[in-house]
Amino acid sequence: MAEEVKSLNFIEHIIEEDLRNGFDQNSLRFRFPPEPNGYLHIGHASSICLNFGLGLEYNAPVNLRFDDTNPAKEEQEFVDAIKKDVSWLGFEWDKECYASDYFQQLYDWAVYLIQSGKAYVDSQTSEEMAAQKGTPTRPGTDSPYRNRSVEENLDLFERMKKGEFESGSHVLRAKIDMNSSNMLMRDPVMYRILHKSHHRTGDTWCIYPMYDWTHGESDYIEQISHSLCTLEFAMHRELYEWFLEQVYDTSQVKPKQREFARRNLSHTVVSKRKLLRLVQEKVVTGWDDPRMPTISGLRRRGYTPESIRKFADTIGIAKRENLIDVSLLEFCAREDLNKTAPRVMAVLDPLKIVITNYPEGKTEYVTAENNPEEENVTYRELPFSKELYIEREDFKEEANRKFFRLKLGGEVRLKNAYIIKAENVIKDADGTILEVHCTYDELSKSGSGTPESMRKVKGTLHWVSIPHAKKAEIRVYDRLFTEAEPDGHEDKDFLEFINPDSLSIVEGYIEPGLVEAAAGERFQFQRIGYFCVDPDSSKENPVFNKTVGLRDSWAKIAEK
RNA sequence: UGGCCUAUGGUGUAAUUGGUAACACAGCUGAUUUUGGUUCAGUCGUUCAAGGUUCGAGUCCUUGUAGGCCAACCA
Repeated sequence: MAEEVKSLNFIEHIIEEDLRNGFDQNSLRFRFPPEPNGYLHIGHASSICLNFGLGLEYNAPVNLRFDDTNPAKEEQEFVDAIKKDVSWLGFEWDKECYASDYFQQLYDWAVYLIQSGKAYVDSQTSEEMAAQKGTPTRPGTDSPYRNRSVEENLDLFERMKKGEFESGSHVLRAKIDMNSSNMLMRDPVMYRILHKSHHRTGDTWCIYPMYDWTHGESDYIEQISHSLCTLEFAMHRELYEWFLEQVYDTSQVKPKQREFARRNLSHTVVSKRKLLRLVQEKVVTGWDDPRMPTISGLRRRGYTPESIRKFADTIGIAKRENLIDVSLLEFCAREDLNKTAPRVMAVLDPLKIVITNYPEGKTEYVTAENNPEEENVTYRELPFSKELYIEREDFKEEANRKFFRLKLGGEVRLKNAYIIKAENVIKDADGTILEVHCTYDELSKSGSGTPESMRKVKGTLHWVSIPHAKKAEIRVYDRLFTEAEPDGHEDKDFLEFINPDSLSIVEGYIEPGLVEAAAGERFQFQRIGYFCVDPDSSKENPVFNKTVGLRDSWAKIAEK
């Protein structure tokens, strides 16, 4: 077999070039740096797969680092959820790190910067500083405090740390260049006073370092070789490097920041802020609502880690804007589930069938394949009887030749059982069909080997036996938004495009063995789609979530 | 009156670094099928524009055009 030439993404090209230029492969090290202020979503999954994938590819360690520099927003709850999600995706981190572990080192370095005349305490309001900042096309002006003496700065900064000042009264700023074309270089804030206790450091600190000051130095402390982030940080790179330059020791690895485009998924939103709104405004039931593009939502929906990793791998990584069609994600789910999900029968919209020539009160068992994709196919027994449910849409009194299902006078195979023929219908006063009376061919039983059992009939239907079937709550999910890019309208709020039919709850009937299934177990309801047992489920009240429907070429024909 | 980034089929991503533009999804045909599933075969369709360098340009140069990002004591 010819070895497939693996194409590299632009990050891998950069790493390969570094290696060619003499960078030691053993010094390669990556990190995934979430802020614990929300739940991880499919966009993060892409970043996780990138960083941990690189670790696997180059046999390099990958740290999980919580960027926890803002106690106003961050909580332990999110730390726990993030760890769970990363593990569930199937990745192992080398070290579990926290930016807050570096607060002392960061403080010491800040003191060093003050001593070197590279940082100063500013005592203006944020409004005053904003006014001096200028605009992208107009340079800024110096703060009146810019030239405080080193001694005064040191004294003030220490007193900031000791808690002598109110929140917001002073900040520590890097002294760089108020005329820079890069706004971030116009004396960025390094520390702010925040009298707020931190989920890990408690009340030890009341000054907290800003992202730019923290991130690069944390990468340096951990000796991260390649620090990958999203495109909006591209302008931060110059500052990242400036900060690094102040403390860098040439015997150490100097981390390199590179930026990639965040992945956007159609028919949803991928932004923590917007997802938070969906939760707060109760559009969904929580962060793990199966309609959410969060990792926890996808998990509850029935997506497998494999399918998400495959998806991330397939969409790749680049620098241009993108909107990935959700149908690709759905394809990845089906591809994986097709191989692994046991086939079962469930009827979501029941229509009663009575087999008039079948003995009253008789129960017999038919044999069903668990999964035709299995290497060694296994089987189970299913009860069959005179009265059955089939799917309402599988019967029509009259239909054309393209309708391969049951119609009056027509024959159809009941999956794993007999061939039946529809003889007449019973309707109520409104004309709604209550029952379809059929006859069956006793010799046509599946697997019996008779010539009758080998007969080809055009359609095969799934069914359940009414006396044996169990009721189940089936939560049928659809796309959360009707628009491909709900947040792509400048004049309209994304919530205007919520799909009113994103969830419909139906009472269906499942084959009896299914009540034993445990939360998280995934199945294919034959001819319908993939479903998974919800955590709300119990043996008495089974609950299934629809992950994704089967490909439905009939729906396309029916449309025409 | 700025700076940075990006432009390849409908979508996403590649192209051995200047040498036949390909892979996946989506779409469309057909075959197989006791799931209108799966599988298999086939098919449609691509380098933002204009110049330039070169035997040869998606790739290099110039000039445009379009889109994104940058003025939080957020990350």
